[in-house]
Amino acid sequence: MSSKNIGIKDVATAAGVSVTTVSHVLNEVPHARVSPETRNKVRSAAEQLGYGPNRLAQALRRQRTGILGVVIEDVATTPHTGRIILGADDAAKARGYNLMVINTSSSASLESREADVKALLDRRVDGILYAPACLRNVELPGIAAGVPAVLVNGVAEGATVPAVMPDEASGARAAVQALLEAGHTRIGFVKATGDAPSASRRFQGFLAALAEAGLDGGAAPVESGAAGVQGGYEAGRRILAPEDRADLPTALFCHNDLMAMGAYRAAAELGLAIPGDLSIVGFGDQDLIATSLQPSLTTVAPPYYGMAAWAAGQLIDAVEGTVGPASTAQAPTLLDCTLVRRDSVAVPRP
Amino acid sequence: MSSKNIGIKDVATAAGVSVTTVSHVLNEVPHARVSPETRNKVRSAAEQLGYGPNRLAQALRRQRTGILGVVIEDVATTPHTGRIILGADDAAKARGYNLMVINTSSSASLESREADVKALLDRRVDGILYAPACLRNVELPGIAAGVPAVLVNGVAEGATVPAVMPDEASGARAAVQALLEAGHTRIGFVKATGDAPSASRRFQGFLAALAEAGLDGGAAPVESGAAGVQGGYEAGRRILAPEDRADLPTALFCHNDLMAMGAYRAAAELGLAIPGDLSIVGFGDQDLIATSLQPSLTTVAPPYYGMAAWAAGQLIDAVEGTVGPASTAQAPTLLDCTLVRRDSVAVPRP
DNA sequence: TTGAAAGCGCTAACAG
DNA sequence: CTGTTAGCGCTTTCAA
Repeated sequence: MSSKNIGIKDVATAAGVSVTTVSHVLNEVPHARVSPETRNKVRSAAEQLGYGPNRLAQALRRQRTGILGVVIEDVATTPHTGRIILGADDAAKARGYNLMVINTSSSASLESREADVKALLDRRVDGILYAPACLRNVELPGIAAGVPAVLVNGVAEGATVPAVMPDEASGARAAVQALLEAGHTRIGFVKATGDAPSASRRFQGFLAALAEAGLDGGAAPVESGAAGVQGGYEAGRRILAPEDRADLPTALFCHNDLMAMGAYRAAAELGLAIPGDLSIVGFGDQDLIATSLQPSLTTVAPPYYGMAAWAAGQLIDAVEGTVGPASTAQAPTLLDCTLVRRDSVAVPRP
Repeated sequence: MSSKNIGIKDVATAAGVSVTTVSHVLNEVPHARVSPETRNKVRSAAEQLGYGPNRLAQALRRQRTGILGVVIEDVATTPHTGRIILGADDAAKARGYNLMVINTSSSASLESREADVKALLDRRVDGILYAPACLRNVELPGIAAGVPAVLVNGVAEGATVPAVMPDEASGARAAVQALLEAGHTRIGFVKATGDAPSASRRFQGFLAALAEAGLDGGAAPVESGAAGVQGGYEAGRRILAPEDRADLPTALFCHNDLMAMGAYRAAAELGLAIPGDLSIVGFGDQDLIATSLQPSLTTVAPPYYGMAAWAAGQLIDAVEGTVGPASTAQAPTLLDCTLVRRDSVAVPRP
């Protein structure tokens, strides 16, 4: 149906006007004064011919492609790439842009990642959205070449590029607050070992929420494990089977959904029903996991969609000059996580 | 580092030759006879200036963009999009192509999906890879406009477009064979309700494998449930708690990983250890699920990566005229599934 | 063996 | 109010 061979020229002759006029009306050029009749003639001619602009030629002429490059590390193994692409695509589409997506390997050499970026640059993308595999400090391939770039879910080494990240501390706080609101006062934390920033940010949020409620965070049961199902199971067992059963927490906040899954198993083995005997909140909103668990898991959802949409918006603003270099904020922008309430939280047993 | 403002012209003056010559050597034009010295001059000049071709201008001139359009239905909620993008990207990159990815909604009107395709067509993509949300009969938006298209993991209504699909029957057969090899003879099937083609194809594979082994498929315990965790649980309970305990199967093949997850729970409740008392094989290889279960789940992996790579290759072949319209095969191409062996299968108790 | 020149389809001065 | 024209950066006849 669309375009194929008819160009602006064909529309022009069909409408009996010049190409200029066609270009003017089709692009709604501000200062071009064209009579309404002519406008209609052009419009209907274009319609009838099924004209679609050749975005390639447009881009060449305007020095702007309307394409955003999206570099995704390990696209196949990162569970949230879909949400990032969707967020970026929605934001892009809304402003007439499209996405050129390219995979890159987080483990590959910097040169190889540089080549991936170069491919995008040769295509003259208007901006680049870089999505690291995990929230970490990225050694960013030289995006020098004058196109704006934004980092989604990570920070750049040396903060050379604006970045968006989830506000994990506030997300963790929201999770704990939900537990507090349900009436829990003895809340345990299943922590991830290692010094990943995420681990401590979520823990800080946990402590902050407790402190705000006038509870002693220092007394809360906290155990660590590897950031997976097994680690969650082990940490969960340690918390749930203490020397003194009276100390048993009535709720657990887990570093991530996988660890929450492990905690479920620990609880099951110890004869604790969820949420009857024990409420659990996770972090990450890996839907497959969260909705498959029984009961389904209440968890904190990082704003992948929102971060990507924000990033795409920033890029477009920068391209279109809507905003100056002020956007090159030094500190990463933090976006709120949202608590997804499912069935793993209930009021504690009296 | 890359390109920016230097064009072929700059390289030409720097090398003291004409643009024609530069174009000839940089593109390694077959019939162009250029002296080796000139070649070197050009090459080094290009290198020094950090020249990169403007793919836009190239495309306009050559009438070929080197871009493959990838339309993905519900990109955010389809667990395998990552693998599809990776497969297509690897295949594309290998031949100098890139991917323009656009999300579309499987539930939206045909017009809205048509608009998404049109955006790609306006960009003059060389081919379109369409990936439906699930393996179903797709009402494909008119891709008439002369660009080749391939359907990945679905079939087109009226078979207007070549398609690739997983060979589910053979995948199911491989799963059951693994169970047979381990020594199982009483194998149950956890089926998905509904008349989805997948459900019956996997069931057919199950029966075929049994028949090949000389076993009576008709006598095998088969129960159905909704294609999720709960359905798997319910069907699992029915199979595992029969009137006559002697009939208990020693292994279960499940329609998908989610149902397998439900079967795990059913087994646990009935005091059956996996894989000691009961072996289980799933289908789908949703890594988050399969690797998170305890024990990790042996499952059949559909060739998402391979299908996308195959599709991209087909498109490029078609574009480059390597292949005639012969590729417009009527029957969908079937690609083998692979069995991913993990820890949920063992030899049966004697 | 190399170069001049004509476009690919479109936009944006600049004239009328 | 509308039309002429010169490119955007590159490829590709055709001539030298």
